Amino acid sequence: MPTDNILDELEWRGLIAHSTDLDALREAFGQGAVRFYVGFDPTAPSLHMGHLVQILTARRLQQAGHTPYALVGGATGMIGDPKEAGERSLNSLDTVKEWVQRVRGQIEPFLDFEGANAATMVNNYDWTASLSTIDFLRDIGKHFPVNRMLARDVVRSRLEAGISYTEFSYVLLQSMDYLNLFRDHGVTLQFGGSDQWGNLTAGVDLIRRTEGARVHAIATPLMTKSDGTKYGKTEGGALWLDPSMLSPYAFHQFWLNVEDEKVEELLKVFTFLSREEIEELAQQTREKPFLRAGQKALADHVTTLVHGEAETEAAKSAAQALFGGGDLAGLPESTLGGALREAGSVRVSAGEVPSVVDLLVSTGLASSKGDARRTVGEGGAYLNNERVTDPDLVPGPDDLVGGVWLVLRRGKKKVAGVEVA
RNA sequence: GGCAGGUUGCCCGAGCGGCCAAUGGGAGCGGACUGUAAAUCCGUCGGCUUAUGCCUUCGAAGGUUCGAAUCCUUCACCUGCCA
Repeated sequence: MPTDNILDELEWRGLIAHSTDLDALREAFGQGAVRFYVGFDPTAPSLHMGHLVQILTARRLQQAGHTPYALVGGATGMIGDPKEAGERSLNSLDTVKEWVQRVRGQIEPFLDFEGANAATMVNNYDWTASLSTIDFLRDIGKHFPVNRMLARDVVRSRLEAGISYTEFSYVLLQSMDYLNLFRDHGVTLQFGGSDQWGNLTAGVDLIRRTEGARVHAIATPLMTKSDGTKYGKTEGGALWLDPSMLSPYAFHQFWLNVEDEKVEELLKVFTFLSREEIEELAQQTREKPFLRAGQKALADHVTTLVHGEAETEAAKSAAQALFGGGDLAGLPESTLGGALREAGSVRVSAGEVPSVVDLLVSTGLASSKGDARRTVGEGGAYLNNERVTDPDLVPGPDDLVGGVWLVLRRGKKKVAGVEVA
């Protein structure tokens, strides 16, 4: 049963940055199940935080009774959506195919593939690969005035530095996807990130021109920090969803460290907590910010969504062990070892324990020996929660916590373990 | 096409023959203060066996010089002005 106010729900959650006619869409939602699609290009082996917004939005819509088509861009991934930074380098067909599989695997757990409004996975490679150039230029290309394409922001920003015909044509492919899904599956809504807005409206226009039909598009906002910079960066790079590219512990830590100001906004976008629960947490954050109830709820919910409950528990107990402020020696080996393995650890043999500086480098806490020495000089290096002052200090047997572990920390937040075996 | 100017470290931007690994600001990193928040203040900010030492860096390649980011030549790209 479609709930009649899913659009209001999306608006309340701050998920609508741009849209075509909202009233028309609200009406469509009210009349029954709407078939909608959202696309993901395989440009990396894993999706990241930005994609998660789309995945969760798709799930919200499905839960409200609408029917998802999740598109993986086996074709568009071969071409590359133009971005301001410059021309992309092309990936091989094999690489793209492999990434398609991985991306599919990351989307599937979030959608329901059974029941009345079962989700469908589609790949635009299926209807693009065999398309003839003549047909493409006549049936699709004819509807795209170049003067309009040139006026698009991304394209304009690239005219100076240069843009290949390949990337320039990207929008045609994405628009064709929408047209195909409209024709073959009755899809009437596409959404995507706000950086996709131009591509979304291009599809809407194409369908209007070729089919005379009015279809819908909405764009979700770009997540930014309060200083306006982009969200979703960790020391290691993007906030990947793949646990082999970003550990669940690091993922959990990211959300736990979110600014107070952004907690409410992120809870709305990234959790399925109810309006009441979110308002309650937002109020707690305002009144008792030091409890960080909002951050904790956010971290737990998102990590559970992406990595499951067991990983969330592991990340939480690791954080508790490492940041709980308790005596490290008092922790059971299983807790401490687990925590350090979550946080990242290296192994050295008992006879060859290197100096603190070398350990900082080999655990990745410092980027070079110079950086490591600097850190020690600044008082930012800790061994077993005690500040290290001598960069050449070599930990001895007495320093081993539980006989096995050295707990190395840089600054307040970055911890790594050294397993001495 | 002609004339003038520019290309510096993650980014912006000084330097204009030795005192330059290169002023300053931003980002980053660390410390203090806090709450694994924000703001603020302080420090730090190419690499190496930490060294009055070496290596790599000032668009690219050559050259002049005891010595160049700084001068000359060629090339590439960018920006103004004139056609």
